[in-house]
Amino acid sequence: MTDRGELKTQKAPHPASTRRSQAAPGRRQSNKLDKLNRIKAAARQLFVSQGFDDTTVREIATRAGVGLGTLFSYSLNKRDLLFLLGNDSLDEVAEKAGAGLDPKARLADNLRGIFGAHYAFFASEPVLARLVLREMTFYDSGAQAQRFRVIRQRVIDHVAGALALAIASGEIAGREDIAFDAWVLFAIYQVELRAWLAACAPDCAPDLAMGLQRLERALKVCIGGLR
Amino acid sequence: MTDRGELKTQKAPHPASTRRSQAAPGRRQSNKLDKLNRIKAAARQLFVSQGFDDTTVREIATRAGVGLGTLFSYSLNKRDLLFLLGNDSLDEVAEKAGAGLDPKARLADNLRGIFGAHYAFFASEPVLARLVLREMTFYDSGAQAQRFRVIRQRVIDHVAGALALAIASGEIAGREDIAFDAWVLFAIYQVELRAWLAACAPDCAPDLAMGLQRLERALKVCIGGLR
DNA sequence: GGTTAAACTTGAACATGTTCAATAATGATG
DNA sequence: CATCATTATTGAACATGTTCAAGTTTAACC
Repeated sequence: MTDRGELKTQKAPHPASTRRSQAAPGRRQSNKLDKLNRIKAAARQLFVSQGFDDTTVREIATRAGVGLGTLFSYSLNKRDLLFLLGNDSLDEVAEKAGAGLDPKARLADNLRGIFGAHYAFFASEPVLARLVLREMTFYDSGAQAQRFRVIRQRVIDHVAGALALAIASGEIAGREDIAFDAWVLFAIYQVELRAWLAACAPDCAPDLAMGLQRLERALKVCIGGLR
Repeated sequence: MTDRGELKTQKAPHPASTRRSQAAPGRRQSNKLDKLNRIKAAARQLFVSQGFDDTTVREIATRAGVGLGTLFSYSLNKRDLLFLLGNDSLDEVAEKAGAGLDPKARLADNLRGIFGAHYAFFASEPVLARLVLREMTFYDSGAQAQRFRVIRQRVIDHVAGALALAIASGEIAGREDIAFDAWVLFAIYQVELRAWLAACAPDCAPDLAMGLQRLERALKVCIGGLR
């Protein structure tokens, strides 16, 4: 199992002889896109309805209408397939969360905006969310794991942005290392999020308001300090 | 795979007819203990030398000198076997960490004592530590997962103890909910620990001093507050 | 010792993620 | 269109975690 985290095929259309290689959709490309979408849809439905462990790759392949082996030329392995779904959603959420920063808002409200967007997503797709969070926290190989790290860093940058705004508005004092402070706040968010999702049974929807309230309280401990 | 998290056998010696059931070692019990120890030793050696994924349960069984099926009457599954090893160590470490609390020490030093003991353990067995941390953070079923949660709570209680001492000595102001503050500090520890262990290649020993320094800095952000 | 029931052990059988050699589809070139 | 090289698809074969019905060992009781 010397997994080097790469997909085998996936080459650029053609190295030499690029006569009309500009915008020809081509049967090949559109077929591939179609298959990828079918695979994603099938995986999503099955993961959500049966859970990650109880869904077999054979089921996914059948429902997507592709051969078993084909799955593994679209994703490195079963877990990476889950990441693919999760990243698509997280990407959107992170984008939205960052766009909502308001220079006139208070720090706590901007943080609530960033983390709240994520909480809302996790609440709206609790099953998938739990799966993604569980599987993603530790596995670092594969294209999707890499993509996940990039998205996460963007969220941390948004937190740093919120801190910068709070400093600019005079709400908090100038800090030595905003990026580090953002990292600490993000750490609290991560652990709170996990605890929130783990708090209720695997298939019940978590209580968004209650979760956010607890998170806010935890963040305030850090913002206010213990002294 | 309707895993209910229980071992099948494992009954009390004998419900009825307890004539001399007080202190007879009995072939049965000592055999079982012996086997458990052989299994633990085999698993530890193999996990450390080859990693978790690349060690097969068949290898473990062979090296322990038991049948394949026997493994699964000593631990629910492969992962639980890893937890068994990890918990044995973590239990000791948590005990030691809690005993080191010093009423006359400053908060930062008491926290360094608690978390430092853990960092030292993770540094001394980096391979096993990484595995345990990776696998344990999310899996909640099985006897060992339960035991892990108990140990973790004990560590959080120690942090709360350190906070109580700091309040008693006047270092920090009285707080509304010490247990919650402890939880926040522990959250920072958790994320820092993971980042520290992930920072270097899978088989290199992490730098203890550097990790602790970063953790201390993160904790200080929270203790001091951002204002 | 002999009998019996409970507890323990075992590996063949099973389920499922993953690989890979063979096959088919595609599209560039003549 | 015919040919050919490249790329995509496929499922049989493999590897390995887990189960379980059958066999073995233990020890309580006579």
